[in-house]
Amino acid sequence: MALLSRDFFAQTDTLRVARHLLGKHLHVRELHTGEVCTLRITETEAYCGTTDRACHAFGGRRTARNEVMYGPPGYVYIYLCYGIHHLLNFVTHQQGEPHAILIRAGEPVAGLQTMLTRRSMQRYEPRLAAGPGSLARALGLTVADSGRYGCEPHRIWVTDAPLIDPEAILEGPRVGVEYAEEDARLPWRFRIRQ
DNA sequence: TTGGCGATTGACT
DNA sequence: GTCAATCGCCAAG
Repeated sequence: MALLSRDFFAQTDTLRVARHLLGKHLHVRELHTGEVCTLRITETEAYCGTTDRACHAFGGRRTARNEVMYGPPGYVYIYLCYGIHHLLNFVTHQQGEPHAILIRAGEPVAGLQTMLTRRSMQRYEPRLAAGPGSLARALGLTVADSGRYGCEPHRIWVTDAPLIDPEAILEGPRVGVEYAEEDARLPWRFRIRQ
């Protein structure tokens, strides 16, 4: 299927992009070996710019860490959470509008053995890439990859797949953002119904 | 320069 | 169900 272009991520309705990313294939190449691991995206969350209290760019906050969110769409923003977990996001909307989509979960499509090794697992279990920290670990991604372009088949990219039927998409509040007050309740988390 | 804390996970009761 | 791990970030001093 076709590579998702910058135009896909440049759409200004980040909630729509977050829904449309469900079912797409996320690929990460190990640059030393050339091996590609692929996950089918099953869960996403939208973070919508300077007015979203749960977003790292709330209130226009702009630091070295989140600078990539202010850049053009289609780039990846990866940051370290709780000192342990690396979390993968794709930057959306236009340059200067710091929106992003957190990739929270996926199912293996290719490169299973390598992902199992990275997760210290003997055989496939759903927890392989369920949760954003686990997903990044399975794919071998760290903050060293933050700022990479995510629309060319080099290190990180996404390919198209048929749209998921809206009836099969569950919406709910975002996870772990209780501090965001009223914005914590916004149904900006999207999952494929099992 | 410092201290509180987080878009989480896994181990344990 | 509870809770510790673990460290870079960043607002405040």
